[in-house]
Amino acid sequence: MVKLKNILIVEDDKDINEMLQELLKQAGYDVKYAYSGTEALLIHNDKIDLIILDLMLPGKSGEEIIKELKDIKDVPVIVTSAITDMDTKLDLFKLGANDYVTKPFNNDELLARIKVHLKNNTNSDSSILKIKDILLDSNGFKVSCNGKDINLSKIEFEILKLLMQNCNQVVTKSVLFDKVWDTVDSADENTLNVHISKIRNKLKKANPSEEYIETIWSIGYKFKN
Amino acid sequence: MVKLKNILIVEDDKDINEMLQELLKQAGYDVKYAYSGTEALLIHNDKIDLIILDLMLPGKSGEEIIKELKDIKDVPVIVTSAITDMDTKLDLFKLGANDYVTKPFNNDELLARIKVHLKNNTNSDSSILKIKDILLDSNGFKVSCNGKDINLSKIEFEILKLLMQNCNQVVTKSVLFDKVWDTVDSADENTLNVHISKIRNKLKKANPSEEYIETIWSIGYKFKN
DNA sequence: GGATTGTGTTAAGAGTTTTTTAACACTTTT
DNA sequence: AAAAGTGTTAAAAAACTCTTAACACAATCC
Repeated sequence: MVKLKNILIVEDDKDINEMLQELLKQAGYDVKYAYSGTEALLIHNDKIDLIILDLMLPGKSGEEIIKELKDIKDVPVIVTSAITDMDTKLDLFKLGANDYVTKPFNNDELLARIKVHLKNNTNSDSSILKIKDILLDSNGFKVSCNGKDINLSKIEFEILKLLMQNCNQVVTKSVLFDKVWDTVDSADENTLNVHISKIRNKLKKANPSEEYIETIWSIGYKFKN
Repeated sequence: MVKLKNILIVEDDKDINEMLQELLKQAGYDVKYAYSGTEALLIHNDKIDLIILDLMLPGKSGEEIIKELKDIKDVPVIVTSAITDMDTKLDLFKLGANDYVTKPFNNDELLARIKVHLKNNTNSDSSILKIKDILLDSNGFKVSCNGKDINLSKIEFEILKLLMQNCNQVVTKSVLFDKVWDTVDSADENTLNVHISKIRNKLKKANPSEEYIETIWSIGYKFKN
């Protein structure tokens, strides 16, 4: 089975967004789409190989969005815009844009440019989870919160990963025991409490104003978003 | 010592060619130049990292030249041209052009685009890794730290290379065992510790004031930058 | 050939970090 | 208010790592 490349379209104009969806599907890509930058940031958790980003977005500016997108994961970004101003263009390149296509653009040229940037991107898709201000990199075993790196032990890391993977869902204690502890005789109930406590402490140290892990009485824990 | 990136300028207009030479030298690149496609084919060798190709060349057509250049070595090619015709543009992309900039172009935009395409290419070719004050030459099996040559055994070399290739990311012990030891029955856990210890010693001897390899408990090691 | 040098592995003890346990205070539910 | 569950802390226990030293083996050099 061939894995299709995933392209995320970020475009507020409904007609253009739908046109692009159609164009890229025809060209054999898996397409995701968003109508705003904030929406895009949510979707970007998934496996995205390239982003087509329109500049004229309601809410956040294109500059902010490209910065945050690149922070999460370094995927190629092709900016499309009606703005021909050179300073804008150069700013975006500086922030990490990989290409800049002026609207109205030729569809085939866009496809050609997409191809170029997909080809160059050899990045093995590192599975990075991002919820709130927490970044968890499963491959690199790295966690940061509020921009600060935090050090988690292996068990703490596994617990947080599980909770984040099931964000907004309750992860039962038995699931946690099963997946975190390999041994048959699972650990004491209290052991889990201690680990949760330590994780909360470390997160609180990085960002005191936010609560991440919610206790679901007698059932388990939930990562709040 | 930092190795400069080599850019080959192919442009028949003397003024533009010289202007580009100056621009790119200023930007910190090593510059080679040709006034025709055939001349470019002679110059093009292993050391060229990117080509700026003008379309309006005497003799061979741009299409032919890009094909032959890419045959020699697949380096990124940025086409510059006064031609705005879309079919020409698409043809060139099809033949392997990585970007197409219409003349007259903005110098800073060209530099930005050069940066994009050089960045994408870094993974594959360069056999020399440089992080902090360590230079590791995969071809020559040579390592220097703080200006001093240091002698690593083959296994030590492979370990350090892996860590440097995945700089700032944790390299798990299982990855190390897989990639450093070919045999099915991988070495003892402790064997790895001993090798790491020896590498750390040799690096410390060359530069006592720096820490390079970080231990990630129960997971693996990480080269810190 | 025999000595020398260098490499790779194993073993052992010291050292470090993580995990668990236990105790007690606290919170929620009934 | 009692019962059940949770949070936090400190200390013991377990797991893991680091270093040193010893040994086997291979390559190199008189």
